[in-house]
Amino acid sequence: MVASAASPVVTRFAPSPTGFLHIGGARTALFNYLFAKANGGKFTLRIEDTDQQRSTPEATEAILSGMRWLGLKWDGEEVYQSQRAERHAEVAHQLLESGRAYKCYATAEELAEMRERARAEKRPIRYDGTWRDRDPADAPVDAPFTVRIKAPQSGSTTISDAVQGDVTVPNSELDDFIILRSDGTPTYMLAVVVDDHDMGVTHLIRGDDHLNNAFRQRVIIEAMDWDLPQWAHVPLIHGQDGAKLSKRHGALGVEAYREMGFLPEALENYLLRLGWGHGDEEIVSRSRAEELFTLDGIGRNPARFDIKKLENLNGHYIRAARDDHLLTVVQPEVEISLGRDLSGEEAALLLRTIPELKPRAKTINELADGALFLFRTRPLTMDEKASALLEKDGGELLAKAYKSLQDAPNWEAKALGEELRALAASEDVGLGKIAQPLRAALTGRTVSPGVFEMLELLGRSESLARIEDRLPA
RNA sequence: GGCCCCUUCGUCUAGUGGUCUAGGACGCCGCCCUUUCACGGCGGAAACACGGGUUCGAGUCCCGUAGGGGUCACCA
Repeated sequence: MVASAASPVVTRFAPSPTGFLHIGGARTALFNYLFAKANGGKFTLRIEDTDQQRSTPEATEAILSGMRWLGLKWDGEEVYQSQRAERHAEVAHQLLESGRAYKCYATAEELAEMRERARAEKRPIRYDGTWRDRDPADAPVDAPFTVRIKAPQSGSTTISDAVQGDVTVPNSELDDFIILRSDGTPTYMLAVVVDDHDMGVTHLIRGDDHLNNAFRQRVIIEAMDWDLPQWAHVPLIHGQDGAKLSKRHGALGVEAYREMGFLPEALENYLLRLGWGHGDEEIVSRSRAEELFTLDGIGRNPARFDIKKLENLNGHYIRAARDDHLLTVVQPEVEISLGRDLSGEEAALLLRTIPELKPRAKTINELADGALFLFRTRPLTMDEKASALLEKDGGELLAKAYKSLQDAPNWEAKALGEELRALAASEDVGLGKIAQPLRAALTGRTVSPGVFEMLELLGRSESLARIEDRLPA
C-alpha cells in the first residue's frame, strides 16, 4: 500500500557522517528539499551514524555546515540514528514474536565459510536459511544469535519507482538478511525502515545505489504491515571520464567548491540541472525551482560532472549578485592574498570597483585576484607580458600620456577618456597604443578593467605615481 | 559472475509514433562591439550506440548485441 496522496509530503536526507557532504549527496539533499517545498511538505534530516567505526562528529559537522552553506534548511531537529537503537531492537523483537523473523545461530566464521563455498561453486552468495525452519530446541544454550527477517522464497517483487518505473526482481535474489546483530544492535536495513516510518517519510529520494536495498526494505515494511513509501532512485553523478565519482574523481566536499570560489546559488543551479530538467530552462532560481520541481523531471541516466558549465553558471550568478553581497565574500579572499586586513576606506574602494570586476570573473577567487591591483604597494611588480609591453614601445607614449593626465583638470573616468582619446588622435595612433602601457603601469598586468575607470578608482596621485614608476629613465 | 538500471552533439539536456531536414545550454570555432580581457550580440561545426522487429510511419514501442553504471556484509 502506497501512502495516500493526500497525506502531507515528508522527505528526508539521510547521510552517513563518514566524510564531507559530497556533490552527489548535496544533489540528493537538494532534490529532497525541493520536492518537499514544491508540495508544501517537510524536509527532514537524519544522520546515519550507526557505524561507530567510521562515523565522526567532524564529519557530521561538515555535512551540517555544507547544508547550511547551500541554504538547505531542514525542518525540525536532525535525527541521530545511533540514538534510536532501542526502538530498532524493539521492532526486531516484534518481528520475532510475530514469526516474521527468526533467530540465527550461525557464527560469523560459518557464514564466511558458506560464502567461500558459494564463491568456489559459483553459486549466488546468499544465506542458506539453515535456521529458518529449524526447531528452536536445537538452539545452543546461551549462544549469541542474530535476528534474520523471513524473505519471500518464491515469486518476484516489484517496486514502483517514480524515476525508474516498475522494477521487478526475482525473490530468489533476496535472502533472509540480518536485521539485528548478535550484539543486539540494528543493521542499516532495519534502522532505515524503522526511522523512515517513525519520521513519517512519504517520499524516498536517494541515489540509485540504493535501488537494490528497496527490495530488502520492502520485506521489513510488509512484515510490519506499514505503508510503502514512494521511492525515487536518482542516477548517480559520474566524473568527467564517465567513471563513478570517487574522491579521486572530484567528488569533493561542497566546502571545496566554496574554496574554489563558487557561489552556493550557482552550485545549486548546476546540481539541479544535473539530472533534472524542465524544457529549455537553464537558469533556475531557488524560488522558481520550488514551484517547478517534480519527480518526473528527473532523468534515468547518470550524468557527468562538468566544471566548465558550473563556472559559466557561477559567472552568471556573480554578475547577477549585489555588489555589497559580493563584497562580503570577496573581501576575505583579498585579505588572505594581501596577508592583511583591509581598512574601511579600502573596503569602500573595493566595493566601488566590484562593478568593473564582475563581468570578468567566473569565480570569487578570480574576482579577488582581479581586485588586487587596487591594494598593491608601489612600485608594482610587472608580470611578464606587462613588462614586455612597456619595454617594447610603450615608453614614449606613456610619457606623453603621463603629461596629458598631469594636466587633466577633471579626474573622472569620462573626462580622462576624452583626454586620452584626444592624445591618441593628435599622435595619430590607436587608443590601444596608449591604453595598454597605462594598464601595465597601473596594474602590472595586461588584463584588467577599463583603464579610464581604474584611473578614477585609483585616484590622481596614486595613478600618476604608478605611471611615473614606469617612465623611461 | 548473478540480479538490477542506463545509452540523443565532447558535456548537461529537450523530445512520451507523424513540420525531428532532432531544439536549448556549456565548451569549441568565426564575425561584430571594443583601449586589453571579459560581458553582450550574431553565425558555425557537432548527436538519436549497433542489429533486428512492430507500424503506413520510429529518437520515441518490443527483442537482441555492445558499452557504461549499480548492487550482492553481523558497512551504511
